[in-house]
Amino acid sequence: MANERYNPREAEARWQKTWDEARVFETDNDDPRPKYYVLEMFPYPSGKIHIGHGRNYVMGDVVARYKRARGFNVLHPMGWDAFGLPAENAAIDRKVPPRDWTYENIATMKAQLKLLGLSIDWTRELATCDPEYYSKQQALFVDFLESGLVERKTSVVNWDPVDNTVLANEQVIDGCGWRSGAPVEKRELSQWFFRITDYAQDLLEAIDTLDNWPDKVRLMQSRWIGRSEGVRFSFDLVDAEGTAQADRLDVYTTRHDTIFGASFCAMSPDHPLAKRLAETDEALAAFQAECAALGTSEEAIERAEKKGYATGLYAVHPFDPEIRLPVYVANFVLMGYGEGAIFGCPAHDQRDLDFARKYGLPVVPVVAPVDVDPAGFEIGDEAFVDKDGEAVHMINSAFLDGMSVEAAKQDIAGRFEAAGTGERKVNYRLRDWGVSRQRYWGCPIPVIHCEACGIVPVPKADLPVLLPDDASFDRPGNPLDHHPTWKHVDCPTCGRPSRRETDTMDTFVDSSWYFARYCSPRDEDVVDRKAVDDWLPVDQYIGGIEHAVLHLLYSRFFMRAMKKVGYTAVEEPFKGLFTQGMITHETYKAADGRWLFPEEIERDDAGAVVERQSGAAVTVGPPEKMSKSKKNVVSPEAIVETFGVDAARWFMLSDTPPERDSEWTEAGVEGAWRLVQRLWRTVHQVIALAPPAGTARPDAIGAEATALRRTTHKALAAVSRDIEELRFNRAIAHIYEVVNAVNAVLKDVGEGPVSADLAWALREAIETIVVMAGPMVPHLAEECWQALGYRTMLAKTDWPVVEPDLLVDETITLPVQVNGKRRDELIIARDAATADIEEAALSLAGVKRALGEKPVRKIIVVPQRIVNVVI
RNA sequence: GCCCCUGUGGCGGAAUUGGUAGACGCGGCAGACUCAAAAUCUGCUGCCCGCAAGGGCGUGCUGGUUCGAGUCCGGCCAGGGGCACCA
Repeated sequence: MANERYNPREAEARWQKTWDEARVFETDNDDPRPKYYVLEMFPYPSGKIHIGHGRNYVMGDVVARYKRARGFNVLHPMGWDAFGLPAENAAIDRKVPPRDWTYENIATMKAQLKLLGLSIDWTRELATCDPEYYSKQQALFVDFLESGLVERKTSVVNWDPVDNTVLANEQVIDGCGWRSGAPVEKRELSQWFFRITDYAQDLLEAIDTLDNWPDKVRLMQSRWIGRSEGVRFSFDLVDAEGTAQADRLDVYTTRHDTIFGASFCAMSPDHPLAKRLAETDEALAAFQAECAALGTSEEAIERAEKKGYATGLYAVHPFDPEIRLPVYVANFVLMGYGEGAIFGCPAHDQRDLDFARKYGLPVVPVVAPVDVDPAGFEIGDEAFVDKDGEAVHMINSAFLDGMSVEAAKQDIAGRFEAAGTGERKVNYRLRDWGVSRQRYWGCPIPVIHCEACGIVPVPKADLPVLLPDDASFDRPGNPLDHHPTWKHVDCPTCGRPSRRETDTMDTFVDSSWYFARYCSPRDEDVVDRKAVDDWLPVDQYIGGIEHAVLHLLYSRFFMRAMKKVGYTAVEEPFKGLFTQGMITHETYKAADGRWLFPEEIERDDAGAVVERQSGAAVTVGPPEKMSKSKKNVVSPEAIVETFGVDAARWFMLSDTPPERDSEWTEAGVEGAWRLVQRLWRTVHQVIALAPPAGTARPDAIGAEATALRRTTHKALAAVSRDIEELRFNRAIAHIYEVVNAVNAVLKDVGEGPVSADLAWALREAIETIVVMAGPMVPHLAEECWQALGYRTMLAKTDWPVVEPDLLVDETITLPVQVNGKRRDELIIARDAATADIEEAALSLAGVKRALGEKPVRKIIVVPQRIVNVVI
């Protein structure tokens, strides 16, 4: 028996079946035990998964299995983020309907995920493209619309010319579409928006409560929301002759203290006033066209030359009517932020300085270091931006001179408010979330446009608005818009022929509330209020850092919106967040530029990497994120076939801290495979010596047995803490320590007889190892558990209890330093008196040698830590 | 440009948060078993000097605080990430 090898292929399939049949992972909402909700970000069904996709599911699974053993009612569901553009592209390329393509992929990926042995409640599975799901989403949309959380507005939007759709700000990365990578263009369109900005302050403040989130993500969200405190005020305008104009110019600034340093005003090319002026000014119209063409492309931002067009208008300085500031239309002013217009203070803003230098405008410093003569303070190529504290003060600023920047701001803001020409204002960088997408494979927006009634939400009784099955993908644009009949409906209010909204929702809407739907996945309503209130927030959410401001911010908004319309009392969806690193793999490239799969290469006799088939040399690239395009992927099927999934799981969890990227190597899986076999062997060696399962603890336990028990219980405490903190690499190291200790005892014992107490301690140790390894290598652990004589499932077994007495040693080893350098060590009772420790330390050979003839000046004894002799 | 994070053996990484640096794993070397190989087991494995006992050096560089610094503080260097005309 002991020499038999563990056969994962047979055992893994058998245990997966056993768990399924016993329905051990199905979760009951009415279970009275405390709840624990663990969730990994659900996958997009893109085709096949590779082993790199498995890491976060395995991590979540370890937590789920551990929490179950700790007595929690654990919810661990899975579903599919199933709407999205790739399905449409497949329809175009391969003439497969998006639905068929998506469901085939779901079937494939589900089978692959099942190979991983995840403890998932599959009865709660959902797919966002299922009418069962998106009908509820449409109901939510209608609720949001009726309570003012959704609005339709015309604005300049990001247009992806490749995907032919609008993108939200969060989906534009470096001026390019997040999916297509194409430079984004500006277009003015009428779109549906979620009013996320209504919650800007709340979303910002509540970040402080998310103390189980990575600081990095919290910081990214804060900065994305981008609160700034400033002043909005308006300038009177005059023409070149000084004639007053009907228009005024509203601006926003956070540096109102620098108002006396203003030398121009500038407005965005998209500013309403600029547009109106352009109607009678061809040169301005041409300038605007030039700015629009530049767009937000990467190249444009990099060149970033400040350009402006003088409108011929002048702004009257609010505190000195003699000062007239030329008004420009400038390419660097954004319509979407503040008022779409600014005043420029070149001395204290780099952009304004660049602009002023180009157009020969005055540069007057109004803030200067207190220890510098104001008369001699000049600005060179760099704006002077210091503003904090007492080291700088106001100059050249009439009544502000000598004040701190902060005092000057207060003074100016007060004067504006007193005069009624301006007010203090908080601005946010966050924009409303545009959700209209001109695509087919998404959730239809349940709205009807009626010429008489305007915008009419589809009545809930008429939901869902189903996607047509017979859309065609043979020409560019939105297939729903092209469909011969789908969009023609009668107005639900007046009955007149009307037009159905043909835009679908951004797929990020789908993923903004799926975690709430899992709580009552078959409910007739959007959610079951009690179920969401009980289960949410998700206790531990696991996913990639790439969603730091996308999905994770949208979901936070969604919970607040759902609360507003009465579906839940919960505001924050995710109590704990963990962002795991990616699995990487070397890349292999043949001389002709073809990428090669890892199984297509081998090492020749000289150790060089060559193509298996031809023996031709291969260029080995550094480890990169596994991706189909570079072929540096490993399939779960192949790994399961050779090593079993437990070895793969163990390897994924070992060595590298979970938040870091981890390199997949053949050698690494082999190492994990050896551990699997070693554990199996050790279990059988112990069984041969140990008493049967459930044998009572002997009355007398000797020194050797106690030492083993200490190792066991210390590891148990450490592993428990490590799993709670998701530090799986350390948990594994601690498991190895007990395995090594057991093997050391076994070696010691050899063939000879074992005392009853030691045999009992060996069984305790090996059982503890099996239970601790259970969440990581669940199939092997079940198999070992049976071998150890248990007839219950490990998946239903409680976590062992630590005996606190065994965590503290009676005698300890104190390092003894002389002048901070370790010279010897002292083995002494844990609670020895300081005087005894000092005496014993000074008599140590290593200490004496280091002391020589020199007198001892001081001895520092840190109880249970260290002794330092100072000479 | 601004902000954040990370730098520890040949490699992945530990270090009770100021107290024996290198746990645990991989790799390597030597040995046992074997006709042989695989598998497995045992020992060694930061660098330098030394037969040894022992000593010196060592956590990116550099200064500081401390009896004591991988850990705290200042300055610098390198790598990674985020934001990028947000007024």
